Amino acid sequence: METNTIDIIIENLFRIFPLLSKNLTKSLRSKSNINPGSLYVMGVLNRHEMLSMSEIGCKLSMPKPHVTTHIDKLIAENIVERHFDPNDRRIINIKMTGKGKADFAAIKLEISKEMRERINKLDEQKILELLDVSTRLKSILSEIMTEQNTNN
Amino acid sequence: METNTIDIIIENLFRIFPLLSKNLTKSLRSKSNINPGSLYVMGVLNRHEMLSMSEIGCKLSMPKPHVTTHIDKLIAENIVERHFDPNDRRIINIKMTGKGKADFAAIKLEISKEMRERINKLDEQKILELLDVSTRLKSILSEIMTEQNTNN
DNA sequence: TAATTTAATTACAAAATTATAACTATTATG
DNA sequence: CATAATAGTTATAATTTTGTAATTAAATTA
Repeated sequence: METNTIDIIIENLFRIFPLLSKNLTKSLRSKSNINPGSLYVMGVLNRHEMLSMSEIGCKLSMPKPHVTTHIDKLIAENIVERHFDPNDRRIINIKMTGKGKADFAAIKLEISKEMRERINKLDEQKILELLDVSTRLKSILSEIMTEQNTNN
Repeated sequence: METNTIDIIIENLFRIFPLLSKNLTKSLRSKSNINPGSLYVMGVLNRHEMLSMSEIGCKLSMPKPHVTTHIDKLIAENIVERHFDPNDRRIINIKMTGKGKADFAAIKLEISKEMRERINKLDEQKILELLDVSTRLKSILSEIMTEQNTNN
């Protein structure tokens, strides 16, 4: 594969990132009392049912002390809860509560509001194209990024 | 257009964002002495040749005082320079220096290193698919997000 | 020309992110 | 069993991001 192709891909990803960031992160600040970092933790827990503290840190490339900080806040708001592991008492597993799942869905809806409106203005063909390319990009990026990184 | 389609698109974008963030933002910290905010300013200036302080703020949804802060830092490192506008002496235009452009290219190369390696492991067909979908997603998102937001 | 608007800066404070070091408790290893 | 490794917490500090208020200088407008 010639280098040029990958250069263009990287260039595209560098452009896509701020375009998403602008819309998804900014509105979060104003429309929710939760901070971005804790929302990322919610996101990964919403997708995984149950994760240990270390696993959360791995998935988000976040050192363990930060995970503790975020989980403390989320527990205070009854968004997640701790579950002790009977097989290994060092491990603390985290699960979202029903309230947490509902809160997460509501926050996502709220912060995606402006973007939904913008998408809605596109013609139907463009929307279907957007569905297609976003699905496939998500799929490929997920595949690439799955490898675990050993940090903490 | 049924709501469901847009829901899936939003869901995809919500997944793509952290996958990019993880790779593009994290490595920046370790591999450069420049902070993410200032790099975004560099990015927009790299794309636009010349912008006033207000225009930078608009494009990045960043209040003007913050733009000043970032530009001060970038000037201190000889990455950008101020140009006074002969037609309106209130306006200060910013341009990247040669060094700034070179630095930006180097930083991009450095922080995309891991992602390049990951992409390189894909087979040729997947890489071409990635080229295609990233190009088209970039194009659609650019189209959607172009509207100016009046802040500051 | 006086009043208002616009562009940018200065100054300050709060919140969030990031980076570490030191520590406790538990499990695994030699 | 003693030692090392693992999981998580506590504590502290530096950096960065974010949010505003007040100010200066120049251009607009009424």
